[in-house]
Amino acid sequence: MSKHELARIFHEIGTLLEIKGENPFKVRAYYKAAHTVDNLKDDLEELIQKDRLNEVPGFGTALSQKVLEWKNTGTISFYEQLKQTTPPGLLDLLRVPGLGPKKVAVISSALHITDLEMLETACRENKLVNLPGFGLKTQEKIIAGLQFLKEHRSSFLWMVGMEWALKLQAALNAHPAVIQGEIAGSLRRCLPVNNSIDLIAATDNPAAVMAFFTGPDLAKKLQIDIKEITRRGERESTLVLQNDLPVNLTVTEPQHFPAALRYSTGSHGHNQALNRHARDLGYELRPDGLRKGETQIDCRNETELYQHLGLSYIPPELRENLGELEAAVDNKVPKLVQPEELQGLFHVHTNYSDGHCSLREMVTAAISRGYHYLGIADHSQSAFYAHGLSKEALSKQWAEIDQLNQEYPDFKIFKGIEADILPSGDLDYDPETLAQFDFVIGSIHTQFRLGEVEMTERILKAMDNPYFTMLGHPTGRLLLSRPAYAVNLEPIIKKAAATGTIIEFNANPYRLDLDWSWCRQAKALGVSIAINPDAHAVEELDLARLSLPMARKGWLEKNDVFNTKTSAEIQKLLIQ
DNA sequence: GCCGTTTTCGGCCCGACTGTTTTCAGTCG
Repeated sequence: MSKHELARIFHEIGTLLEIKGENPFKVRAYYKAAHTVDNLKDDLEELIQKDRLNEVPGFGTALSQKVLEWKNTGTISFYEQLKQTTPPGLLDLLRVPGLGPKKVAVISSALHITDLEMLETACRENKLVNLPGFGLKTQEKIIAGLQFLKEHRSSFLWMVGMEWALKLQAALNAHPAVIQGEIAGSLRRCLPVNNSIDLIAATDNPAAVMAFFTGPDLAKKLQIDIKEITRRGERESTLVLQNDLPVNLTVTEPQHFPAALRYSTGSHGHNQALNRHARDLGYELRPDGLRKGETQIDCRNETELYQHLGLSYIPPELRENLGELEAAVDNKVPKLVQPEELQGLFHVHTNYSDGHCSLREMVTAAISRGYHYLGIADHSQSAFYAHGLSKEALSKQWAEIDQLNQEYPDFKIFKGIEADILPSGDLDYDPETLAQFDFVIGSIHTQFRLGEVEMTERILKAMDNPYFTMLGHPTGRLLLSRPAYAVNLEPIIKKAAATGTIIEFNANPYRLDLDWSWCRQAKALGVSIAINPDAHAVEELDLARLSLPMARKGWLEKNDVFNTKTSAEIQKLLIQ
């Protein structure tokens, strides 16, 4: 069992206690413990063995005891008790925007509501308006929140889907009857949000592969239960994993594999356009192969398939019927940016603000990952919740950066800040302070509910600030949990092009903001995009490379990406 | 829950906003 599992349990204990109205400081102690465990640098096993749990900040007798119990029995009785006395659906209610533990407690005790469906019914029957502390607006907000959740109920993030898709693919490829197994569908096309995991396998023995997929061995291998099998066919089956991820498997003969892979990768629009293109050339392109008249045309892989149709290879990311076919005809498919082309990273937090790791740790981690520079950007002074940096704290951080720059002469640390764009459109420091940074990322963290015109004006005004280098997470969206704030990106991208402002592609899997579709528009206008990890811990530095496929989807090439530049080039641009 | 002490109990981070109130509680970042 991993420390992440323990962290999850502590977090859930915190939530359950909160709903029960427990002492908020006790609640916070559990949240803090979850956070600590998740980011523990020491080996948890070792701490337990050497009886050193008490040395971990925030761990006293009660929490240490629970860690030991978890280690010895695999669970915590206090946690199990809490779960038994709380309807499981109550935790779902907390996912509704605008509903916190206090309101959930009121709803459940006054109306005996224990899950989302009951909440929706109660809203429809207008039952919430008269509860203490509630009113019409609250009810309307809850209805809107429920609608948002409903729309995303069966959706999952690319990174979550890929984690399981890769495990499933490995399990399939390990089966003796599978010649080749691949991930297809929207995951292969690198869409940020997906609805199913699609796999395809080439085999001479479809029955054996299907039996493996729908039988008990696969679940055992993956160490996850299968919730249900929703479709059981000779060529296609669908199952739902215990974590609610639906998985489709298509099996095909080896000679049909390239065409079938292309077909199940999609998109629907791309496939249709490709079929039309094939027909115009006198071919017939079907899920099971390419034909000319009665003759089946052999293709060993997708590249050959596209070649037969007079097209250069189209990477799956681009298959959205947005001009990729035309580009492939003219041999103008972009040479998409590669993970190893990223030379350094911007938008990195440290424990000066709300990061979990020290400046030195982030720097050495970046060096060990082969990067040549790092742009430190902690939160600015008005971000109290994130321990934003006062001018004094800035001086201290700059001194440490100077020291580290001397210590690592082949590596460059840039002094930056993630400055709040205040509702007025001003940045969060005076010009004298701003002038001392190597770069300034401007981001919105407050007042999300301005109207579109005001919000757009707010950002445009901030971009007028001569020290504004880079726009952070331009729409503020949190995929599957919070919609973007109202903003018109078009004038913002145009302004970025005119002023030479860089726009961030925030690589946090929940953000992926600027969205790929807008990345392409930004590229078209010549705006430089920075692939930023927004890292709050060492391992989050990896997000830049891991999420890069979703930026590639915006047709980005090496030259479109700011942080593919060398350290010397960046220094010239930022410091001069 | 933890922690530190003026050491066994009292404090523990906060500011803005919203919707509900009619002075404040709940939520969020």
